[in-house]
Amino acid sequence: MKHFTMHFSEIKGDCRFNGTLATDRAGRLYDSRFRQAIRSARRPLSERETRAVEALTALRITARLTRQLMDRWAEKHGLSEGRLHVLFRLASAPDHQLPLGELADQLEVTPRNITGLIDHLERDGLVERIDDPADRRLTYARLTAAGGRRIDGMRAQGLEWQLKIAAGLSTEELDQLRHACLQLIENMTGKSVTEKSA
Amino acid sequence: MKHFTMHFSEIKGDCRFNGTLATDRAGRLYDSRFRQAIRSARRPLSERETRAVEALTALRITARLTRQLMDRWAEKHGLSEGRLHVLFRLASAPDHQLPLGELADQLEVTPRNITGLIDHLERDGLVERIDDPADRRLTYARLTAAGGRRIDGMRAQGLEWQLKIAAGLSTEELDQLRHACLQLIENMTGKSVTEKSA
DNA sequence: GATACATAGTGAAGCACTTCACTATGCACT
DNA sequence: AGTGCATAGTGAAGTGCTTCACTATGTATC
Repeated sequence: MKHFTMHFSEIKGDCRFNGTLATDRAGRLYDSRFRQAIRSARRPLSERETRAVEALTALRITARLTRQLMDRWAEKHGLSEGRLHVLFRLASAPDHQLPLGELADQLEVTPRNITGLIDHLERDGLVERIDDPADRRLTYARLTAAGGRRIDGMRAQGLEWQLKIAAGLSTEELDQLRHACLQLIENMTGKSVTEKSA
Repeated sequence: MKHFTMHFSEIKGDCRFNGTLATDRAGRLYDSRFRQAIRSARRPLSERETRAVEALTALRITARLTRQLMDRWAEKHGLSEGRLHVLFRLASAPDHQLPLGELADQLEVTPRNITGLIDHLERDGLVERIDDPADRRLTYARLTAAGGRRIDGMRAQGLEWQLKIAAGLSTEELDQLRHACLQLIENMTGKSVTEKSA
């Protein structure tokens, strides 16, 4: 059993943040060092610009940290980020399997690359290739029992950690965060709302 | 002049998002496909868990997209992510220079690595090495005029893009986003507030 | 059956970064 | 002067990923 207990504190160890946290009058956190730097810049920013830059900078730092965290986490479980994504994708696919091409497409990875990822995962016994008898051009990648166990353990642990990371935020604040992120995604991708009021 | 105008739409081109955006009763965006997947999972999540996971998943996707964006952006300007960070760091340092060791420390990069980054930047004429006559063990990396110009152009463009990406969010929402991100950072790093009410 | 297309796999090269083990120089302290 | 520490640089290997150009197999179309 490879899933020895791993504690969050263990992995957050070398997550560093260079700014200086402070609380503003509204009770919200801000980075006082960064705000100072913005204020003393040659070209001072407008109010709107300041808000946007502060928010997006905080977001970028958060992004970097979560990425580091996930990277180390995957590594501790013998996975790279790409292989982890493959596993997660397969875990949420019907029958835990997908044709390689479709997998590549969903993961936004070149076909050349998916071969290598699956090769590696197959070597590790987490995934197996299955031929499609109906269309013999197709090869499915399917989670093995071991792969399923691995991903289940990681999901449980991931859930636990996410709760710890989200500590201190009300459910209201979490909803706001979700909304803001999705709005940013909408702006970045050009994709827009297709459904309403569910 | 290398800074030919580059449009946001040009680079956001291949930013994809696999989910399905929808608006909930509170007027907030959510990913209906993802919510569906959570609901039909074998082990259903509690309300709190659902909120946390939805928010952090949206955050991760945002993180991935911004990263892609920055990567491509840096590349278009002939930089890697690491070299871009070096340049930004130097730009905000006094006299646009820093000892290599300190630079490595602030960027959380090994000393071995900083050598290569500076080598490359020096080859490109964006940074130069300066010996410290006072302590001849020290070498400073200093932004050249060309480097300064490059980074100034990128800053202007970065500001412009950030405003576009933040479109549709009120300043209130941006402040909430900043707060939430910093709270997450606090939880991930263990660093806590040192100043108050500024 | 010939042709065109789709799917998967291969080999080789390159990039950015990491780690490890090592050298060379210079400061500082005794 | 000698010892120890700090700073920077080097070489070599490895990882994860990307791209390009190519082969092999199988399906579909005419």
